[in-house]
Amino acid sequence: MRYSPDHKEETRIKILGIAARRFRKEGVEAVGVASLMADAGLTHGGFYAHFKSKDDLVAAALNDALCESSDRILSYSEQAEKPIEAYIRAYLSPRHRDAAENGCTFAALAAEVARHSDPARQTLHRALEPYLDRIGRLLPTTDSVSARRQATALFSLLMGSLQLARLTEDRDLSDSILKSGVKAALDLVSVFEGV
Amino acid sequence: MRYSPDHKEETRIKILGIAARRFRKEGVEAVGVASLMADAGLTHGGFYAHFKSKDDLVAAALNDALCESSDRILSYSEQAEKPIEAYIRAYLSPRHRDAAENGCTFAALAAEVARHSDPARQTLHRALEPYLDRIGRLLPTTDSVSARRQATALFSLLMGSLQLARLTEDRDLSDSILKSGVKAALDLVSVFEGV
DNA sequence: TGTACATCAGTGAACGCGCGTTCACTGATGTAC
DNA sequence: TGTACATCAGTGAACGCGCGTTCACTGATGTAC
Repeated sequence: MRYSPDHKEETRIKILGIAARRFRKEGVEAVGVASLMADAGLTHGGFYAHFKSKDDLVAAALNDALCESSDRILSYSEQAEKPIEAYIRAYLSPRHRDAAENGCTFAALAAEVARHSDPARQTLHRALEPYLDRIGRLLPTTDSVSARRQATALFSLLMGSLQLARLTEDRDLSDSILKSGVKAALDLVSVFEGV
Repeated sequence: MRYSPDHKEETRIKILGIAARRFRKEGVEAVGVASLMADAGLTHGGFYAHFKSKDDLVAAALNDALCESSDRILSYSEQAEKPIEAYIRAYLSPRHRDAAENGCTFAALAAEVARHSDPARQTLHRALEPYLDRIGRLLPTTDSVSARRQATALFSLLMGSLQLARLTEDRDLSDSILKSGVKAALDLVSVFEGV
């Protein structure tokens, strides 16, 4: 079988995309190389033509997941009328709670990944500061040090709320956790605004 | 070898204690039955005299972990002059960040456990409401519905901050994440107080 | 134009390993006579 | 008091299984002559 010139690169991107989604949905440890390749319509042996090891894939896939999800949710919010409110409501929406595979990588994997000193952990923690700064720019605060501090706390609140909402099996209770999170997040932003 | 009448129960408690610590430190999936038994000075075969399965142990150990850690951190705070502030500062202390094995089970395992529909998930999510209510009672709020809502958001903020602090490899940055969390948590409590 | 060869993404059997689980066994002690 | 037997927490070999990883191979296509 001969393929188009960029066929191999396309396959790599396909594997990365599938991994980025499944790692967030099922956890990194729970997703095996063979099952990932089967999802891509391939056999497991070919994996090592694309990645040095599973660890290598994990780091690359998390990077993909981070870029894609933060870009989508943040660039959507940046165009809204009240950017920070739009971000808060999008982050703590039932939609985000129910679609971890496309959602925030920190909420899905921070705790698991923090336990290792992998390239994966490096990838995640290196992405954190730029992400927080981008949230900070949605805030009314002009001082960038304060903005960073506020963004950190705000994001912690959002991430924690999302995780608790995902833990709860009772749908109504889960929804109310999201609502509590939105309310408190907006309160927090008001405090930041000095209102 | 003949043992004292409650020897078996003591062994069970020993295994539970070790599991409760190691699951929080290393994650549930990462800790195997054989390694756990070795830690208890036993061989893996004896495990099934104490627990029906690993899942059975996980549920029991998480219950143990939840009771022990929430009791310790909350009852310490309840005796303090400003209970809610004491709780916030204890939760977001470098000590708590660095000792996940004795720390908050939700922060350590909520994301991993939420992915399964195990007894483990049941155990964790059933413990959530009583825990939040107990935090709520540290708040100045008298209305119990509001107290629950506020406690939920406050705890989300604390849990999220702790996880981000654990993710960060740079100690100074990690400390500053904890500080941002404390400040925002206290701000949030002020809002709750209507100050 | 026709044949021989090179390319190389993907295949699938095989590797050693650790997992959760089972089970026949051990051996120190208590009890029965 | 001495012997035979019951108890039962713990042992460790063995089970099937899936993991990450390796590697000789396939086979459709492009290139050289």
